Amino acid sequence: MSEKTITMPLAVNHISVDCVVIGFDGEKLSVLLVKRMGEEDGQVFHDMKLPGGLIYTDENLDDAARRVLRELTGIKTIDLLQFKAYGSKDRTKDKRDVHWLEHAIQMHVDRIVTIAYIALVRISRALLGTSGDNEICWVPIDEVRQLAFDHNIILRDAIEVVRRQAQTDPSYLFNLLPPKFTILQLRTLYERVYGKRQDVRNFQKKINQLDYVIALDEREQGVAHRAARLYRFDRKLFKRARR
Amino acid sequence: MSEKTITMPLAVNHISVDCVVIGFDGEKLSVLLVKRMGEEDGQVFHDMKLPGGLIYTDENLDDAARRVLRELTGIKTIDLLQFKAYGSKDRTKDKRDVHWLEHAIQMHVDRIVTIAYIALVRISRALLGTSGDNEICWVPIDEVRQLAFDHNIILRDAIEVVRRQAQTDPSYLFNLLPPKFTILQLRTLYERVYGKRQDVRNFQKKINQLDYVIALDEREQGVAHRAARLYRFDRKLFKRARR
DNA sequence: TGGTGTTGTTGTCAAGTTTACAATAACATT
DNA sequence: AATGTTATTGTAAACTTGACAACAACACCA
Repeated sequence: MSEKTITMPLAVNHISVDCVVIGFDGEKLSVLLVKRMGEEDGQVFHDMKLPGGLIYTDENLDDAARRVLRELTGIKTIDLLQFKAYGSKDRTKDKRDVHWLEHAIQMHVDRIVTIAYIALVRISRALLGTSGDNEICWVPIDEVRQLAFDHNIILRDAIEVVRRQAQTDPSYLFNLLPPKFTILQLRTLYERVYGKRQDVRNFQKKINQLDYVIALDEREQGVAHRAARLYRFDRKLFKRARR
Repeated sequence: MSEKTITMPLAVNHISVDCVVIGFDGEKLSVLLVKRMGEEDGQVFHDMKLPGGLIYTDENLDDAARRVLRELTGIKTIDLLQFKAYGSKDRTKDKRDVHWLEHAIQMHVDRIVTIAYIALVRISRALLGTSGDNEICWVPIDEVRQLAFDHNIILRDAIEVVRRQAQTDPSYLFNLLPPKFTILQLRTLYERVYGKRQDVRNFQKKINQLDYVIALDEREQGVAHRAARLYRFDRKLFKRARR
């Protein structure tokens, strides 16, 4: 019942998911990209794309995004935020994209509608390496060049959504930090996301009055100056405080 | 090139758009629904669904949503907000929905992924009547009963998105009001959207200091008490003030 | 060991924003 | 002219935001 043989004229639309995986190294925001190699007019070309893939027959959208990420990075439990569907005909106006895709999935493609997801991850968790034929790597978001399909647009939209989401959900950005972090790391993260300087004293004050950001009795190790105190984010306290 | 004859085992996924059209009558928020009539096990049944339809082969998602609305209501220029894609397998767990759909589109259906849109309209603009076989009508949002597919979930999510959108874009809710409106109408709208009382004096003060909400030299007509002043929303001034 | 360099940590005040609260004005109806 | 109903307006306290600079800690080096 879930498969059927059909014979009819039909636009060949496909449904895929693409994941904008954002990481933070204490200094810059980066995005996880897949290196793509293709051939067009006898020329080999290399470029990059967002990790993504077609959904399976029996798979929910969210599950497909989760699977794509797991296959690429090994990351299992992750907060995925579905933020937009892209279905413009223009998506496949670059022949290289269409040919690459048809080669990859062995089917004719007229259009592909993709559902885009955001995942914020601790940068250490994303296990790099090759997945199938494709190498993946972190690229600082302001060093991203031309991507396949409309992935530059998707990335731009995603960053805007992260900004908005961080405003309505103060816990969101903690997904980018390690379990123990300094106020400087947190402050730098805010500055990168909002694109403007945060006053040192006011920022510290603001964090100190959040009871779900807990000061630890530990300090940074191995720095050539006064070591900063470490903090942790307590998700249970956060959820309780939301009520 | 945009059509091709294929013969292969294939899950029959379709892509549709559904529109959550919200209106406000000065008192309550309502949503535009389509009456659906179907037959199952020899029994005729009536229920309601969100307006929606399959996308055409050469049609962008946004254009499809716009077309569906125009066909149903006659509304042409409208701000459509795409807010979520729904693709769970559970969407088609009710056999009545599947059979109704297969009868409507004359194709087998395994799953249907739908892209959901929100439109806020002035309630007077939505031209009611029948569209094809289907009658459409406004239903107050807290009187909505069981809808087809997962449309109750889509509606719930949409209202949440309207709330969030109104917070980040102060011009958003003016789409629901007539060109001339009273402060009471505006205040009632805020109370319905946010679900809590707004203080009369503070609300008036807040509105008075928005230079894009302009007091007119006109008053309400035909009320059996002191007539309230009319205001209008100036979109150009709003856009200028945003900078 | 004392000095230097680098980053961490902390408080106060002014300005602006939000909240709470009630008396009077306008006007149609009787 | 009295009544009923809704419209309109101000002030003070609480709270939040933003600007601003001195001292503390500690590794490193001379």
